[in-house]
Amino acid sequence: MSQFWKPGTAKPRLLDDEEGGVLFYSASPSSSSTYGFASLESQRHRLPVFKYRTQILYLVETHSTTIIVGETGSGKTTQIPQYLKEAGWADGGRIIACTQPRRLAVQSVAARVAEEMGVKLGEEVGYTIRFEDVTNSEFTRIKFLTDGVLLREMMDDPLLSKYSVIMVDEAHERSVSTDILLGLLKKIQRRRPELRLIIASATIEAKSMAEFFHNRKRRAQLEGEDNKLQIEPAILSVEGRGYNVEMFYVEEPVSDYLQATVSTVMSIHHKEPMGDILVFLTGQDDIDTAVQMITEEAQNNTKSSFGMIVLPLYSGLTRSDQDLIFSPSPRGKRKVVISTNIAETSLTLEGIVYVVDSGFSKQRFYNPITDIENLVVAPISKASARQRAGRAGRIRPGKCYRLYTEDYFINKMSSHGIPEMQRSNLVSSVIQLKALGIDNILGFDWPASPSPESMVRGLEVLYSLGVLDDDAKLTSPVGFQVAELPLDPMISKMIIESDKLGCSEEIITIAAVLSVQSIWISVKGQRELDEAKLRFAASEGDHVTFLNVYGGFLKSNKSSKWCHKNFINYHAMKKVMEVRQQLIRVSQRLGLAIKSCQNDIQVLRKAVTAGFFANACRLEPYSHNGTYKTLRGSQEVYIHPSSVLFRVNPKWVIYHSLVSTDRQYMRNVISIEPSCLREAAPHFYNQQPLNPTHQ
DNA sequence: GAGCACTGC
Repeated sequence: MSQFWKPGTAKPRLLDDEEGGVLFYSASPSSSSTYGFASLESQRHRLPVFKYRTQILYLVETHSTTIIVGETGSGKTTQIPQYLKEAGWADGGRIIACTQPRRLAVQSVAARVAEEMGVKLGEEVGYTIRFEDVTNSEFTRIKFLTDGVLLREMMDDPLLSKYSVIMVDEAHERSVSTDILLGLLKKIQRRRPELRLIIASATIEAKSMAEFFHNRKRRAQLEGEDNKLQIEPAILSVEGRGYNVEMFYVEEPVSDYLQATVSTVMSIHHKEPMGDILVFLTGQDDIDTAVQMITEEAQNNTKSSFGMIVLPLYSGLTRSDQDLIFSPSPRGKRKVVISTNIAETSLTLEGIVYVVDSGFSKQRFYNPITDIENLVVAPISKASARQRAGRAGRIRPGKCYRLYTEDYFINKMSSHGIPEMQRSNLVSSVIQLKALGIDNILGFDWPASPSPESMVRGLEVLYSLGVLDDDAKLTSPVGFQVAELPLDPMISKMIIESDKLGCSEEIITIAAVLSVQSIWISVKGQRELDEAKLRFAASEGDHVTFLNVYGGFLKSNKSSKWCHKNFINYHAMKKVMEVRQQLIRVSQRLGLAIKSCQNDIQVLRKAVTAGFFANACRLEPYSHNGTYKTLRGSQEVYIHPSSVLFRVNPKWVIYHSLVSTDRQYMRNVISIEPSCLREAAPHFYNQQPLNPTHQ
């Protein structure tokens, strides 16, 4: 126990003290520009909520960009759009747009605003997310949408001309869509000086956001024309209604964070008053282990007068398991939720008073040289740590126990994480920008520029798919069609090719299944799942197996019982149906015919190959353990044991994606004929020997 | 015979 924090000896800290170089803004209609940055020592200027309305309206009136830093519970998300509408920004048919990075947030914020305004959702106030458009083109004045949907809208209306104000919420999360959107909005401002931007961000990112939108060249030019509009972004901070969270740190670094988690939870349980505990760990494995360890400890140890309910939380859980998390704790019981990052932003739990933060999460990293994405356990950022701690202060003052030292937090932890843009494969982003007429991808003004290698790799992949031509322009019609389909470009290419081969009906089903996480239910006893899979298994591989599952699902009349019996995730299948319908709609709009090949496997293989030829692999000659080599990079890879082709090991395969652990595993695999490769991508494979006995 | 942080169009 001694290596961990000791309540009572470790120093408590208030949540507010964490930020260095906090900013303030103090403006009034009479004083024109009196804002700047304050150091930690100087007095903080925060606006109480009641003064908020006039200030925000003043700033939006006088500045082309306003950065707003609102604490949790400040009401910025729901209030600002209403203020803007009252002030006339939605007059004359103009619309106020507000983006969120998540669908659920869009829905709930829109519903709250409609309620506060006393109007029916879908009329004056509406929202748009994928598969769901609850707006009225004539009457909607305030529109909530995901940032991805706004990006899609730009393909038809690049200047977003119907919007007078665009508010980008949760900008500090720096999702790929948010970053692309911010870059494009900065460009739009140049063409539309009257457009107002409001960027809502966490304190820690506000300064860099302001710097990004501060465009000196443009300032000189515009201030000459109209000296009323300030180009330098204003920053406004507003108080929230969250409760203080007291911080505790370990005195010595922790060597085993699972063990530390268990003793911390037990110690809170014995010494602290009632209130639920939320623990942040990295993944399913750690979480299941921790749940087991704590449950065992709790059984051996009855010191406390009340009991504990220990629950895991990660996205792979079924709906009914997740429901347990949200039901209130029974009287006299303390709930302990052991969670992945899902509880950091995506889900909000009520009743949490104590947070235990391991300081780690799983993060995606992309290597443009090998073109492989890896999932790695890595230290979190201060911004994340602060978000995690904030989860303890929602209902009353809370406590946060950090399983790292205070010195580590202050001096070693990075202030914000690496933006997703710099950790991902860029194929989808590059084609999106190309479709919006951004020709110079390498010169694009990104909020955080990805590495040139990643951008070049993205361009290469698109070129090899025939989506970009020699001048790196979108080809017609294939390039434009691929850009229109809301999918990974390799899947889109497969669909477009399927039209020519007359198998689009089947390929669109496969595309829909590939774009949901997994259609199988993950269960502990794997044998039953394997047996269930055998009922659908096709000797050609997983893609054809998906067709069999989908066919069975339709035959059962889309029955949830049938899914349950066959270890198939009913909610995933419902999503497959939705995606499928959308893909059919878009395909028809693009002039593709929806035709069935009556399960002619040979043409299905050709279509898959047309999109995924770059993922072709050959079984090593004389291999006894199923070693494959990728044709492109001679990477050593193996068929994942979850594939129906596991241990079948056909000579030639194409995979959909790679999972990297100690080995590289191919997930979702189909067997092919090598002649298909040269046929599908002569430019790609002409120079390479396809015969294993050659060389 | 092994493993899937989390979003989104």
